[in-house]
Amino acid sequence: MILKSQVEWALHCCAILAGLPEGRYLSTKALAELHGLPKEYLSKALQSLSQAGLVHSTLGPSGGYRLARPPAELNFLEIVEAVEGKSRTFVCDNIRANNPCRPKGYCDSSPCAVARIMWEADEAWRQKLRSVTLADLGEILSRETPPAIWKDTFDWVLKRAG
Amino acid sequence: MILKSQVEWALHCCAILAGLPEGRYLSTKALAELHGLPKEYLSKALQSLSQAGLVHSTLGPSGGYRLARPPAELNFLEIVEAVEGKSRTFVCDNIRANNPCRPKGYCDSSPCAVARIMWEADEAWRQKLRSVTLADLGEILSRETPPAIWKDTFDWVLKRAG
DNA sequence: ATATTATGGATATTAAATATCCCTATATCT
DNA sequence: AGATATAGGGATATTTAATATCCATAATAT
Ligand code: SF4
Ligand code: SF4
Repeated sequence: MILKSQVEWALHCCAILAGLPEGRYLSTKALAELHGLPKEYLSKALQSLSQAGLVHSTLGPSGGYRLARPPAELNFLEIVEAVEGKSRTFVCDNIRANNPCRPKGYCDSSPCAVARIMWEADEAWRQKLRSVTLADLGEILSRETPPAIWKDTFDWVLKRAG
Repeated sequence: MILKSQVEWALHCCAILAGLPEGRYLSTKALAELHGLPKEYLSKALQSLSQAGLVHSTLGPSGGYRLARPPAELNFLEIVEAVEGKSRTFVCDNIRANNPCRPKGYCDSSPCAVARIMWEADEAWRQKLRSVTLADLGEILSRETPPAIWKDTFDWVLKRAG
């Protein structure tokens, strides 16, 4: 059970977009080049973000993406779910229904304990992701990234931002 | 990102084994029949449990599996990891290393913030699963399952236990 | 007008999950 | 001793999901 690589891509792209000045856009091409990713495929991830309403897009030359909201109001869970989907990691195939000791047509009113416990674990995972915003990430990154690289990257991005 | 169906199978099988009297064994055949599962494939899941040391097996007629430890000392995480593996759900492909603004040969000393945050969420998931034992599950199931079904299933299992 | 971009559909490629089959060693029963 | 039932493990097929590319279209800036 491994998350799609698009999750990592989306998170990094959002981290970059979070540093973009108000009103500027950054294209798929620039984001793909910056991260060394296949442009066409990365495009699908960005489209997922767009469909989820997390980023805003614009067409034409100097077009691209920007965040739809301030970084402090965009959390990890939203980004992860946008590309990975909202479905739970544990799917219940209801195998207990096959138990030959159960009367025919017997219908369990509620999901069984196994499923509920697994879903609670899922929820703990979600809760952690919900608690971290892009603003939090930006604060950590700016603290940990060597200033020279940080500045070079910022300049590189600005030069290509529409 | 969805867990293997073998996870559900393993959890249910362990729940049944937890109700088995001391020293008795239950075969793959019986467990497959009880849950309506493909015997050969379920066998792989049970072998994973065996390799992880969670269950003990014995050969020959009247052979099968029993828990290697008391239900109170066997938690969900151990069972899930036995069949699903211990690897984290977020794999870091280190795409930031492709950043053209980074000096050639520059090596990040530690995993970046994105990966660390995702791994913390994984750990929250694990911690929840670690906190629930088979004894906890048995207590819930015995409370929620209609007594008639509970007893029929117990009898059905005992009749087939070696 | 021309160039550049996001979007979405179609399709190919690769990897993983699911499932079955068969052989071997071991234990139980008669 | 011999027949039978079992776990274990290797090989392999089948199905599904992830990864990746390609192309046509509409919108936008210069
Ligand atoms: S007991 Fe729970 S987890 Fe198991 S099959 Fe039924 S609903 Fe699914
Ligand atoms: S920044 Fe973190 S998550 Fe992103 S590529 Fe680097 S290590 Fe992986």
